[in-house]
Amino acid sequence: MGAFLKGYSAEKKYTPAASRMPSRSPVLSAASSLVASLDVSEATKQLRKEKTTIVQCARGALYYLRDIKDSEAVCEPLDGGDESTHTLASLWQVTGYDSDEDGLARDPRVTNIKRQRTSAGSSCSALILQPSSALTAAIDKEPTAAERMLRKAFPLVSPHGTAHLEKALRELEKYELVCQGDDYADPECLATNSEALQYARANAVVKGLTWSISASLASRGRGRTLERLKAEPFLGESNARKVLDIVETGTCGRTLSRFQRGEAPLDSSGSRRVHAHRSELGATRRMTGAPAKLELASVLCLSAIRAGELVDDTRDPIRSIAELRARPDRLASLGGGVRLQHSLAVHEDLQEPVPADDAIAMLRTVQEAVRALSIPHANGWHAEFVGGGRTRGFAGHDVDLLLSHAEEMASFLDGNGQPVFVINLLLEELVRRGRVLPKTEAYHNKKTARYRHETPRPYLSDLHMANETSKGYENLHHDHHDKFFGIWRSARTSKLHRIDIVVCSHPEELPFARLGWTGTRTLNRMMRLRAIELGLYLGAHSITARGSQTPGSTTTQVVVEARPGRTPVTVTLQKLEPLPFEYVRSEEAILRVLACGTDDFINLVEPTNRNA
DNA sequence: CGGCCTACG
DNA sequence: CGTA
DNA sequence: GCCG
Repeated sequence: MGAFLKGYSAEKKYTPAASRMPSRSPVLSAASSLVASLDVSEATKQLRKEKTTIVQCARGALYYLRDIKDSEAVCEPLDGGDESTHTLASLWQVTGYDSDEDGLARDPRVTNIKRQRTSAGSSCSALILQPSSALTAAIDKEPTAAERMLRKAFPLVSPHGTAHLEKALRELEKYELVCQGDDYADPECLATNSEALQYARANAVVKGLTWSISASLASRGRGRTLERLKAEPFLGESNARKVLDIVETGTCGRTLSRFQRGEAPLDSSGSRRVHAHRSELGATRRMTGAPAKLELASVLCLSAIRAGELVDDTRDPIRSIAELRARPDRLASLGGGVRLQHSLAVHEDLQEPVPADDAIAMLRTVQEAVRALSIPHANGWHAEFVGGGRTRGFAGHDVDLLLSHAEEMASFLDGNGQPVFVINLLLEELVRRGRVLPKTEAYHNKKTARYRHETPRPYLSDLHMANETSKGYENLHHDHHDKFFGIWRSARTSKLHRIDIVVCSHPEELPFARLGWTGTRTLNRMMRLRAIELGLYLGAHSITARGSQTPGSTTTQVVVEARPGRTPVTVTLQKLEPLPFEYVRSEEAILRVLACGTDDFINLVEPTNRNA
């Protein structure tokens, strides 16, 4: 399917990341002139003695020196990746050392180099002396796992043939989620979903790999490939082994194969994981029957918990959608009413991918309808694709739309001082036209902000900022974006499709709404994890100081600009104070804040690199 | 050894 | 408990 | 299970 987003990209035309990389700045040129080129006789001696030699190219990337032939050096990137050849003059020998990690760690030069922030394609050499300041202190740290992840790109199709592996990891994650009861449903027990989290992260790592696992297996064998995987963020012994099992055998006998047969998976010690890790809470969710649970939970309005109860019912188990359809009594006892009944009836239709023509018609119809409403500056409303439509370039089984306006909020006060929500008027119109199914017939889930006009932008008020409670920040509730989750009927084919509409609540929050609603879910979690590391909250509305970054200090320093050649900018925030929107007017700016003012995460500006 | 994303109805 |  |  083609990229139906063409012509609809809202923010700006994206240039390929590579073309935006800073070309050799004066600083970099000066650095390379300080670098002595590779001493061929010395390097050859090291190679002959089978000593490991590290070299660095003029752009700062580090490599193992593998061979010298035809006056060129064959190099393997330290952080994985395919071998490449470099002219000898372009390389500088960092060190020759025995193949033991301690030796590497003890070499002060290498430690220094490793500390350098190396964004893809641009980097500083180890020889550049950074000015000593609080700013560099914050920057001169070992990158965290989340940080390393966000430097990657996550294309829809990885160039290293990992489709089967990705599918297996996704399947494992889904089985874990459906058996354990879905993490978002249980915010008190996030930790108990560690397995699902592991698989989601492993999948993201695989999608972001810059080297081929199968090629590595062929050329270096299992042991060295395992080490390379373990050097990737979030992959340890356990998950690296599972990844290799899947690549080598097509499956993982301990987990995936057993899940697929409806059996409980085995843990690392070989024992059956009969229950999800909830025994300490008295819960007894079983890890058996995963495929049946997955099938039932895929029905709209049927959660993983309900699916689990149906499948695990000892007296009268329901093990498939077909069985549930044949049991109106059990259906009635679920209490879902007409919406669940409708979802079940049209379930197969709703799983079908939305054709590009229909996705575009949905966007056009929504935008035309909102502009035809009798509301202030109706013509300024804009609809764009978010979700999979934006990261993949084509729709999946649903279409996600974001509505925004450059001046207007998502609601306004009428003559009587009552709030009027754009989404309500829009949906009335779309239902009247027969495009959106009404709540009397089908799933039709609408959420509008309750407080927008009572306490406008509560997160900007002093009162709000003072409202810290024992368990997190209860009143960190933002005026949320109005939302609609429902069913669309195609005017062209009369087929039904899931549609999500989000109305950006305030114009300045648009970049946050775009970033959050574009996803992916895993990438959102990575970005939010990164924000936490910086003492910040990242939500769909703003970046806010958590207020506990440094003990004893009530403020949080945020580096919003640290690119070479620009004046560094650091912002000081009070506890729970949002970062002023003037610093975050685009997704790129948000990503830059998460990268401490650098362009380290610039790969992710392109939405099609966000398929994590 | 504590934390694991965040937000809403 | 449900939705993203 | 992995990370800081």
